[in-house]
Amino acid sequence: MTDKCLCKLISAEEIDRIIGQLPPDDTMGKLAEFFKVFGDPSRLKLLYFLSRSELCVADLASLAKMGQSAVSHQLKTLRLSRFVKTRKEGTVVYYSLEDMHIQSLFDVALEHIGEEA
Amino acid sequence: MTDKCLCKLISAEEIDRIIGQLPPDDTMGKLAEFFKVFGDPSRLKLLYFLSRSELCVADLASLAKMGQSAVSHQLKTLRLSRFVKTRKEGTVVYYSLEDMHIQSLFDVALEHIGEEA
DNA sequence: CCTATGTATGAACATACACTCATATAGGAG
DNA sequence: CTCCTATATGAGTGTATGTTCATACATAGG
Repeated sequence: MTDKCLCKLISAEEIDRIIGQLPPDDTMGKLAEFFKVFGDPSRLKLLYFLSRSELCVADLASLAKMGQSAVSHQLKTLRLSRFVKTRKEGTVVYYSLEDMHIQSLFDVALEHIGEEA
Repeated sequence: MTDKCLCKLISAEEIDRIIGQLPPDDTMGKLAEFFKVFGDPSRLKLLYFLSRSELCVADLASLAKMGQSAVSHQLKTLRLSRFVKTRKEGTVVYYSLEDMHIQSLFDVALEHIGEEA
């Protein structure tokens, strides 16, 4: 009922090979955390805007039509994941992208959903 | 308090340019749905195993150390997102990857988290 | 100092989601 | 048909997460 089958279209050695090559368990966890950051429309919008220009929190809130607090919370997530960096000028905090891979990720995703933009 | 600032380090025309280039709103939603699928360690493991070999549900459950029902639920998600396809042979259902971009996504992600595997 | 503005943070709430359990469906064997 | 196995599905539950609201923190100006 649970896992008695092991149909094993693949051989036992193949099973071993697959399990052996399995990345350490916490790598999958980190990978999931990575993708989870992109799994929210608000964060995607913020990243999109930042891919066009360095922007302060209020500007991002205005562009994304979100509350200041919501933006700040999401920016914290993006900061902790090392996707954005900050530059402070008086009381204003300017955010910009820190990771250059983001665009290529978007390209692959857009191709999959069939909306080459 | 909310969006009175508009510091506009960027010019008004720049604002227009950015907003004008914003992909249609539901595109961001679809993008988020796309990445959300990868935002779970269990689904990542299943995709990893399937990247090595075509496998049936019971085999996947055994390899990923998950219950049969949990695997089936997650496979449904992967099916609906068009990341895997099925082949039926008697009562056994074999799953395999349908999207070839997955590996490149993993590569970018691994590079970001600094664990080139 | 005191006030105003920009940003960050914590609590509360609502929703989303991943799992388990029980059960339904499908197909092969007898 | 009846039983058994493989998979799918629905309800229920606990946890995670995104937003709002209120408030704290930081800095510039008077």
